[in-house]
Amino acid sequence: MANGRKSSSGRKSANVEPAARELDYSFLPELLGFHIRRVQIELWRDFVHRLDGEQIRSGEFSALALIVANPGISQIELSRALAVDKAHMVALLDALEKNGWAVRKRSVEDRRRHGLTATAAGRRALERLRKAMFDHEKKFTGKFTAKEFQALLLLLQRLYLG
Amino acid sequence: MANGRKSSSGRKSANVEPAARELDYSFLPELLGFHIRRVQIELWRDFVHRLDGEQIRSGEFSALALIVANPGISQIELSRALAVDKAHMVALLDALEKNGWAVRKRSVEDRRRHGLTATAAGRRALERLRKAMFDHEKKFTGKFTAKEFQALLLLLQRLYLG
DNA sequence: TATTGTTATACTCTATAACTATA
DNA sequence: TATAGTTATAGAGTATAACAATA
Repeated sequence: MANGRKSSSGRKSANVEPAARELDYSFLPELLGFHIRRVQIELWRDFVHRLDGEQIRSGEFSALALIVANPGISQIELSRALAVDKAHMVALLDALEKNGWAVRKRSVEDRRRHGLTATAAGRRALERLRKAMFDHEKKFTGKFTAKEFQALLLLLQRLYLG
Repeated sequence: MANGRKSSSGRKSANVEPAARELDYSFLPELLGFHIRRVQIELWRDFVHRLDGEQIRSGEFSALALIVANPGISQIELSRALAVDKAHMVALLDALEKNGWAVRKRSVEDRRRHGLTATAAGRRALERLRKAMFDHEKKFTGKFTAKEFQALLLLLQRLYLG
């Protein structure tokens, strides 16, 4: 077991130091979802505090990065690349447009599609945010060697690819 | 890089097969948060579909497991163990009580505290849900050898412990 | 003064269904 | 018929602040 706590055995001590007592985590440490959730919470909290004041949410950051790297990408392509519903992209794009970081342009080949491109301000913002993001992640990735980190990413990828 | 796509180079092909075109993920695959989020989404979707109809949410499941393993645990201890705010535990406990799975009992030693205990129905529900949960996770953990899975859990733990 | 539980509010992320305009 | 984008609604998770009862 990853988290070696399995005591149980009818603990009945008076509640003298309740906050500090050793808890029995039962089978929770054997669940992948338990650990993923904990990591996600820590990442989320650090992200919020470090990027406080920035007009960006994590989903918008990913979208902006993909738009900059793939000029003309459509909303549906973006939603597939990020594995979210196309409905979710609408408000997300609204926010990026409101910040002046990206623009929708109706495609001339297929008038149903919006070709998305980043503005110069959007590219500048992404560069600034990219640095802040890696700085934020350093707090976590700094706990690993490069080799360990690569191993972790490959294991994680296997969980959602194929 | 974990996800070996880095093309760019002025793609300008007419939008013939837009949904299938190779995307440039830029630096996103180098971000831990990107992979954690993708895994979390996949786990979440499978959890929702497999446990559809069950009167349980993932947070309630974890709480119930801890209550069964630690009879008399208080809400504040529970919130610390699960790394969420104590305010969040109120509605969560309300739901468990409404299901008849757990009860709050005012502590006699410290009348501010609620000692939490599971009912017989709560213990039965947990046993049933535990099986469903491991069955759900099997879809993901089945991609690994036991050794790989242990390695993954240890790497994840390092991210939120200490 | 500090802690436990509570209430209230707000924001983020995701899901689903139905609609429009285009193909 | 199918697709791209939109609108609307809902549920789940988290954060924060303030309060009452109790220590």
